[in-house]
Amino acid sequence: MSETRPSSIREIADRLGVSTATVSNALRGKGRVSPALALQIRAEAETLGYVPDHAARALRTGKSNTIGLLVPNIGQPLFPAFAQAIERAAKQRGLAVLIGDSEGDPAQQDFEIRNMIARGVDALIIIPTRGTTVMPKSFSVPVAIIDSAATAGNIAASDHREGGRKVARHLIELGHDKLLVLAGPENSLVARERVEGMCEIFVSAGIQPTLKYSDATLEAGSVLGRELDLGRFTACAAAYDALAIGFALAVRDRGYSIPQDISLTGFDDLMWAQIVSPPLTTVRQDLEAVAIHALSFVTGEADASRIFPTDLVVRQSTARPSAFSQGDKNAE
Amino acid sequence: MSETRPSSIREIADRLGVSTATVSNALRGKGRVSPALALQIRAEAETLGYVPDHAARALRTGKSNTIGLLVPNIGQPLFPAFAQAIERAAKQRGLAVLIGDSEGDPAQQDFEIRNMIARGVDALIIIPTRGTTVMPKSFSVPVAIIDSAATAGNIAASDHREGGRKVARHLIELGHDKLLVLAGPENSLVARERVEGMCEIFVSAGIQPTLKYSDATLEAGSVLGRELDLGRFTACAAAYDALAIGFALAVRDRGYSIPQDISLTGFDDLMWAQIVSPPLTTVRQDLEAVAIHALSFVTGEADASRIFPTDLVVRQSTARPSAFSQGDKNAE
DNA sequence: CTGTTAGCGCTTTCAC
DNA sequence: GTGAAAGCGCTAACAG
Repeated sequence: MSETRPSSIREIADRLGVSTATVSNALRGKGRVSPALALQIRAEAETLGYVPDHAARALRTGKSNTIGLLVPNIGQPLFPAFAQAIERAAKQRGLAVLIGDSEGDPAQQDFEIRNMIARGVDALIIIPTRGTTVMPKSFSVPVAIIDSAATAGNIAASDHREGGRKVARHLIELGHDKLLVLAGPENSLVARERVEGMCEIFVSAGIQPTLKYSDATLEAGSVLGRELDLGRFTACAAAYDALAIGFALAVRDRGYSIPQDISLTGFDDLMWAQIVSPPLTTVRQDLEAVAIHALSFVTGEADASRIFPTDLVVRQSTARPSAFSQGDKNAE
Repeated sequence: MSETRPSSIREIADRLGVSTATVSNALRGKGRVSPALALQIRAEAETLGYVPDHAARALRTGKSNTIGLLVPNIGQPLFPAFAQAIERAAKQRGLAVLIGDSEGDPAQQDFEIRNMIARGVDALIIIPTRGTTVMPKSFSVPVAIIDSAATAGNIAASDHREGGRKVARHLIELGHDKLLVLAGPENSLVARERVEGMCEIFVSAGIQPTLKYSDATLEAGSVLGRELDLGRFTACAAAYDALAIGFALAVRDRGYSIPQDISLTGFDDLMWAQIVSPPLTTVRQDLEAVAIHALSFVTGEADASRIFPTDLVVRQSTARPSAFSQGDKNAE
């Protein structure tokens, strides 16, 4: 049932009366081996069910053909999509992926980085946990940071700022002028870029939005939706879908409706955005492109940092402000 | 900036004029080394920033301290939660996790299994992709299958059947008697167990539910919700949350309301279940427990297959059937 | 207690 | 074209 010891290159060599070097060459098509012999060797390898020993090869060559992927929290939406894209791209290049989860903890992130390097990964792709800075230069393997354009050493990211601008333009075109911005965590560079993009447009349209900082969670969104004076706003732009959805839930409980009483936008286009009611207007990132570029960078196929465009996805949570909805009615 | 060659056990040995064996012993606290020397060695290792070479150790000991985790589709909800639980448990044991995604494709699943074994994982945890059977005995490393109690070789699973029973009892207690069951894919053992559990209770209450098979997706649920003759049912029990939510969306578009016109239940307790309106009554699995048991099994800490209980989570999508809602009104 | 000696399975000069 | 030999860095026997 279970094999004894898996057969080695030596076994093949002995059975064919050749040297291990020749077998190695034949199997990898590297050094010069006569076609006839090579064929014979490959056949023998086949029948023996030979599988190269990964550890031995790694020890000898110094390459493990393994990359490390470090995410802040694989349980949170969005990160699995990244992981999948990276895994797929890695597999295609014959690389395996060692996964690490920082669980939002900078200390664990540190530990994981060290651990993965110690395990001999050839490269590291890191999505830094909020509020941390990773210096790629300080490691002995290539490291790609996926975060925001503003992050030091960032290699691949979506254009969060432009995404924010798109949201803001959309809202302004609809005629909104009393803006609430759910800005997310103050220490998140991604959130900051999104918010700055929004504010840039709002301000240049003569609007001074109200900013509220909080965690990027459903719960935080609910708290804000429950406590804020909604009459003061015609629209709310959130830096995260989760925040927007939490907000929507709370606001609905208070008897307000979206988008009639207040328009709402999110950011990320999670699966959730499509199933809440009303479906959420939000911004979609091209995670696949970001993932592939990060991987290409660490494998040396690409050599520059890149920022990828985002798309505004307009759904039913945004509409023109209704003239008679709230206290002030300067709209229209 | 970047290191030259990382320092080896030999370097420490030379600098201290001892043998590599002694250094190895001291560093791992294994063989007998005088406390004083051990201390000195550890200090030197520290200042040199010594990190053991993983490949060399793996080659020598035949253990990589790495396990492989193979999931059907990491992009789908639920699997990330598993992955996180397993990663956490693995880390705690000093194991790293190599992740593989079958992308729902049996051929890729096969490939991944082989690949991971070739890469020298010490064990494999596999959540089989729908419609496939994995024979743990046929591999050279310990393998834990996470699927359903009915799966050959299953090592850890939730009690899907009992979960199905809980849903059915809940619906019957509320007074429902015209049942629609969204049964999910016919070739899924998990779905089958859930549905069988439901039917068991329904039938013994004298009710013959209507079964509809489909993919386990939101879209499939929507299609069913759009096409079925809803007047014939007082309640709908879905084998997956995604199915239930898709169904809810379609049904709402047709002007029916949940739970007034029809009660609805899901299965899995995805994050979604809490944010749809109305929040979904569903069944929650203890993924953490399942994950830990699977890992314990492959590490030899546990030696038997185990099935874990599930919880019915009652929310607002289920209620007593209203007497005047549909065509027939035998309820109450 | 500590050192010597063998390799683990593979790749890589370097001879032949 | 092919083979011999030398390790990669580590650990496990076995001596001393």
